[in-house]
Amino acid sequence: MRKVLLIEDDAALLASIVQTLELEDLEPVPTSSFTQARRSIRSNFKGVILSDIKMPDHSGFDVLRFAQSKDKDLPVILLTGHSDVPTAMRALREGAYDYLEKPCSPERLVETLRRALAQRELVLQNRTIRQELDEYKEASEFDGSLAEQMERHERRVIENALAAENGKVSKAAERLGVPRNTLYDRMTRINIVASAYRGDEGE
Amino acid sequence: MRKVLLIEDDAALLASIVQTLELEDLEPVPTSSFTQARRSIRSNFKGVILSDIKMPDHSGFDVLRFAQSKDKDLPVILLTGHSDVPTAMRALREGAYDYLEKPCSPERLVETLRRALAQRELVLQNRTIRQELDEYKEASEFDGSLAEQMERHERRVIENALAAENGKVSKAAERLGVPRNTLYDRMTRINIVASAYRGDEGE
DNA sequence: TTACTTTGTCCGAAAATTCGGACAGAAAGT
DNA sequence: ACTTTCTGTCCGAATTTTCGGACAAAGTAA
Repeated sequence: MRKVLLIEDDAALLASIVQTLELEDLEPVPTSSFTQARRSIRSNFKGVILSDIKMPDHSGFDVLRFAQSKDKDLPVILLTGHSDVPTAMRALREGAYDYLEKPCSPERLVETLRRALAQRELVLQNRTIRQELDEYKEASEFDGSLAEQMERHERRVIENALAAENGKVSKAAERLGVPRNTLYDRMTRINIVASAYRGDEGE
Repeated sequence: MRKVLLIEDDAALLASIVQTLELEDLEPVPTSSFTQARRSIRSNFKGVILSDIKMPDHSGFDVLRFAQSKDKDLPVILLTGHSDVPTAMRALREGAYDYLEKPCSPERLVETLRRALAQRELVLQNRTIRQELDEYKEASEFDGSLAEQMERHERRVIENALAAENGKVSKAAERLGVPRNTLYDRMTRINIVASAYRGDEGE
């Protein structure tokens, strides 16, 4: 989680920022316009955006809006002109993560980016965990008759064992502490075919 | 997630900050010393800490260290003297979330606090979700023989139904689509007593 | 009290499951 | 080609599970 998508039309400044970030072990992704940056901005971008506000063809607010449309929780940090408080306030109101006044010390820049990156990391972690949790929840529904619930679970257990043994029924039976024949019986009963779990061992 | 634990020995400044925060719909918890604040600082504190650095009896760094010992991810924002860059840098190195130079605009103050609070909220959410996930994972281990795994699941399903019906076996049996006698059989077999699920209905 | 429901337990016949053994065919090893 | 191992399927006897019925005891409502 170290990527920083840079959008800055002033080539000299851009280069300087790139250098600063590299020295700080961050991963700058330099671009010189919104158009150019656009394709990098997507929902699960593993980093944050640092954009100048005043640029020839597009404004930093365009970047901000676009980023938010792709991912509500993608931090955008805007570079404002010196002591342009109203613009800075507006940026925050519109959802920017933070702003930096343009002649900006490398320290402040990096500090701010690190905070944004930490925030981003948390957001992405959060999403991942939530997703995983949903999967678990779905897998353990308490619906239907006892028989149905037991069958669902039996299927999962057997499939799990089968998968772990690459579809070898005998091995799976051993692992499950059950005679091979019994496992075949059960599999037939709930319609599991062992071959479906074979063949893609190291894949 | 709006609490801000304030630690500031200058009563006038403290009052001013309190007022600023209240106007911004935050919840200041004003204290005038580390000693006084100490008992509020605990692991799942639902907010962040804003502390002056230079105070008569304790330093802001003491607060920082103490907070980190209680909760590694509890944001601490330190108020430094004007343009005391070395101290500010040190604060960040030691794990402060951010710093503010002492004559500080209410806007900057609130912006910074909001970011810290957002961060805090994410951290706490993250913990909650992780915990929940662990519970689910634990509940669906794929260990042991088929019989053991099935029995574990059967126990969970039955207990679940029983709990849902406040320990009424007949109702639970109906819900599980199984004759009452059968359910009794199973319960006896895996040693479940219905009465354990009764009595604490609305509790 | 009386009438009605629910609980927990026991029976026993019917039904389902287990599991060793056997076998043909496929796959792998020598 | 020969041997060994594994798969998938079928038997059938032994075992386990199901489930309706019955019953005493406890609980509830009128």
